Amino acid sequence: MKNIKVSNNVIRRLPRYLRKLDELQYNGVQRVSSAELGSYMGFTSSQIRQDFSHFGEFGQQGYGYSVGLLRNQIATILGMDRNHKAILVGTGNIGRALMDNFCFSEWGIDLIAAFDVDEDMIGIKRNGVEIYDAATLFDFMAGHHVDIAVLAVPSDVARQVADNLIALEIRAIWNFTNVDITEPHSNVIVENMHFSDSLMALNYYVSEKDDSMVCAREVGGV
Amino acid sequence: MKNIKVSNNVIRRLPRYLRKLDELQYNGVQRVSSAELGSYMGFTSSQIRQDFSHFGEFGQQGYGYSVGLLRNQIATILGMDRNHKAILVGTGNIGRALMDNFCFSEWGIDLIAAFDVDEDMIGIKRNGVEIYDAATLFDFMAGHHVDIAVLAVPSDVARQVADNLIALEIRAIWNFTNVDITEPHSNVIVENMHFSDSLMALNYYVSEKDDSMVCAREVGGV
DNA sequence: TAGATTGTTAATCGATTAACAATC
DNA sequence: TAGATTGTTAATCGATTAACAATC
Repeated sequence: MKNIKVSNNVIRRLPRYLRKLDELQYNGVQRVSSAELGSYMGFTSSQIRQDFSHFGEFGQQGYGYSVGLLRNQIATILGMDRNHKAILVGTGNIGRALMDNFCFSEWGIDLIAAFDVDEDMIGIKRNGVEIYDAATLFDFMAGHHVDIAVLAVPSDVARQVADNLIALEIRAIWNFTNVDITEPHSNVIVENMHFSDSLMALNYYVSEKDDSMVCAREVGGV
Repeated sequence: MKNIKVSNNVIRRLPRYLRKLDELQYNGVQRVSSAELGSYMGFTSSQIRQDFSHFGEFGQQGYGYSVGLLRNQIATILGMDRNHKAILVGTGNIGRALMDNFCFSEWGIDLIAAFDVDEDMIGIKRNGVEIYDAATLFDFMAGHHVDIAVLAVPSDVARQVADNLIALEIRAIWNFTNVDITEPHSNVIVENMHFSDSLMALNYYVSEKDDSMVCAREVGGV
């Protein structure tokens, strides 16, 4: 495996390749060429070969790629077989939605505990994961190896909870709050799920289309 | 406002500018230079000036940008004052989390209705939004102008529900399912909230750090 | 006015695409 | 073998950064 710092763009495409390859495998497809995969996904075949070549040689000249093999290679690159340990911090609506519906194990992640300050939640087990008192977070992290904290607390306490997690040397934060928790002085990995950013980008494109439709009308179009 | 097709990268930065400017305004900051804003956000001042210049001239030489004015300009660019109408399709955990906790109106979006097939949900009003029988979706869309569908149904029906929405000429889909619903033959705008893609990207970076730590140990580091 | 900072043009950097020898 | 398709190098394209005249 080469290692000359793979660009973020490439990394973001890997889960999409994985999803498409899973689908192909599910449909019984055995082999795929970069040209075929590209046409399915809207990429050029060049880009696909370039992307994969960052990590090794997974194909075979004249044949293409074995769907199953390639799928597994990408899963490995994404660390799905490493069983990183995650905890959920905050069991409000979004936290519960994740506990109940998001299959962490399907993605090779162990959700080993959840934490909340709400007395009514503490002690409950949801989907096999126990909810502990947030006050015991310090002890828990001292006694367990935790890689990832899923941050799903209310916005007003998000920064403080994030600071605590960073102080406890969490390795990564999957941030579901709409607060920016970038910490320049720590080397924690932060991955944001900013719902509002996504909605606003969508809204921009809808607005753009509003305008182009007005234009079309103005010049006598549909 | 210039209009030579602004790149997606620029559009994705706009909500982040908005968030930072809101924060500055909240803290009573009146003016900001591109250099200051850049240092806050980890961008170069050049990039910030380039980004804004796609949409107009919002600054003043020798002074910088008025925080409030710039914030409002960006909000306008993002279409926050257009009150686009949205409906929620699927009121499972994630749908309910959105209804209860995500303030659509704060982002200039009107959530006007929700739909589900579950008899137990139909007729209930959550946070001021009524849940209707999914069977009435066709009639509803005929009688109301709807811009955006928030898709939060189970994965196994996602594609079919998406197809129905597209057939009903929905303009945009905010997709919370982990299914790809890209429709090459329609010009619906699709914005994906693929939780698993985000988690896998995070997991890649955590895995990368695993390896660099092993390396460090191997060469006698920490 | 002098200093500061914009908006924009030019230079650089990086990512995508094209081309092709290697080879299955 | 001949045809197909990879992995990689070179060419192109686009995005970021630097530089600077314009001007508040």
